[in-house]
Amino acid sequence: MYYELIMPKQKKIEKKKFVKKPKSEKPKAHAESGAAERGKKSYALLRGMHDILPKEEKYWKAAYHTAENLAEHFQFGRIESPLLEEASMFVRSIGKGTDVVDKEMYIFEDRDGNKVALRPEETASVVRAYIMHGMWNMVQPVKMWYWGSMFRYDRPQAGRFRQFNQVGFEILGDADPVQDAELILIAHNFYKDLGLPVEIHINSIGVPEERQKYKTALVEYYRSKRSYLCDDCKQRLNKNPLRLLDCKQERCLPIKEEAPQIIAWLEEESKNHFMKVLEYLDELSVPYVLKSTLVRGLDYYTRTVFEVYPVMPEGDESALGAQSALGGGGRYDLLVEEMGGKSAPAVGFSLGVERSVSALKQYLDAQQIKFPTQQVDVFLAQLGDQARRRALKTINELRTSGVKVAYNFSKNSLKSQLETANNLQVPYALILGQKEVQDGTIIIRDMESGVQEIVDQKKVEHLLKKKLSRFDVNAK
RNA sequence: GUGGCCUUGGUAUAACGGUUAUUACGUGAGAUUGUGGAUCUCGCAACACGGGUUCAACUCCCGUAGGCCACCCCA
Repeated sequence: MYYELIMPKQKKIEKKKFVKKPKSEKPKAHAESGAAERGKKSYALLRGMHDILPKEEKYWKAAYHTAENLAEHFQFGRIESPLLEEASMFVRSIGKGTDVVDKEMYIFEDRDGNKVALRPEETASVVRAYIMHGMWNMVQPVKMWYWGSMFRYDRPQAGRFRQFNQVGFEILGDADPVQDAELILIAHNFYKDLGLPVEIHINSIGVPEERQKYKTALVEYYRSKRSYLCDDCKQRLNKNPLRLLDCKQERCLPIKEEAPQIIAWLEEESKNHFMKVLEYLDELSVPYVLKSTLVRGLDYYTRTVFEVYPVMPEGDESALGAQSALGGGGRYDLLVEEMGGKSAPAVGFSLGVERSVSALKQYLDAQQIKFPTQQVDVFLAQLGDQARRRALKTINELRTSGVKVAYNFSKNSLKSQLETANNLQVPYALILGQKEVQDGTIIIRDMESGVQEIVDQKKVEHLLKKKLSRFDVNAK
């Protein structure tokens, strides 16, 4: 009998004999089914990598179009920079000692032994391009936007990947606070247009001299409370004092509240700049929240810094968990010079696309709003060989005239084809069978009412468009 | 980089140290071979990988990989 083969003893012997025991040893009804049985390795993704599947497309498309649209309205030109650049460029721009550089960069040697890195962010590249292509000779400011993948060798978590996408806007060559405000407006509009309510957190971290003085004061203050601090904060006190401000430990909270605020250390000029930014935002009715504890992780920021957070409905925790910031940015007046260019002020921001999409989905779910799906205009069902040949032609003709046609040539019965049409929720179906091919006609079926009419194939295109346009108007 | 939880068809799940691993969604075929949304029938499809304990492991133990969560940090 068959199962005798798997009697214990037998199995044990086989196991010892073959170190790599084939899985199919267990008699299975369909031994040829899984990848392992087929003797092929199946692959898993590298840690922190993810596919963005077709079902996500509508959100991604919407996000991209929204950004593109804003870029057009505010006259930003799209820049696409390489994914791979000299590693030292990022070290210089983002700063040694920052986590992004010290522990999160994908850095390796290419075949010539050059140290290269996958970009962890794109601002550095934009600045590099600005310098390299002599853009200071253009009319200032130069406004650029980008959309693309960034890489950080970080421990993955909800809302955090090793390869992720950012959309960013940068304005180079203008120090006016109105530019800061314009950018914040764009960030705000991006979410407004997408349909996700957000909150802008804003602060000013001054220029390096001011920041240095503030740091000293902050350290002095925290030193006096050292024994009450959490372990992390004790570390931060020496390593990165500004980060003391975003400690979430309960024991540090009261200390944090009493801590000196950076605003008080700003000189006249920085203070004015900040006030102006806020005034413009008021003028533009962009709501914002002042956060005296907001500092950012990259070294190059000066003065204005801001972050964007989703506003979820009451009682709904953000699905992004602790990674709730959708994006952020700020002014970086010294970076161009730091990177070897002629000194030029600049301001910019970047938003996480994955985080934005996931927050948007969560928000829509909570509000029970359905995101519009890509609509197909009509489904073409065919019956028989001749009809199928004719159908291909018809599909192409309709496509040329701008009608979106769905079809399924791998299904032959009219029944299952109409079923597919139904699932796609198309308003109309075209039916093309042997008889119709012969007569030079085609059936138009109204999927809602089930009413059908037989029309001349030559008139289909015109008739269909007429029906569809009426449908469009009705929908609005 | 540190710590905790986790891994069963494409998705969501059930169960058990021992015959053929449950169910739903999905998907395919069909229920008078030219008409969808309902119902029914029959298919498809999984124990992450490797090692150990055991007569016997999907189940217990260890390792690896991956996921999730928190910290760190950030988009």
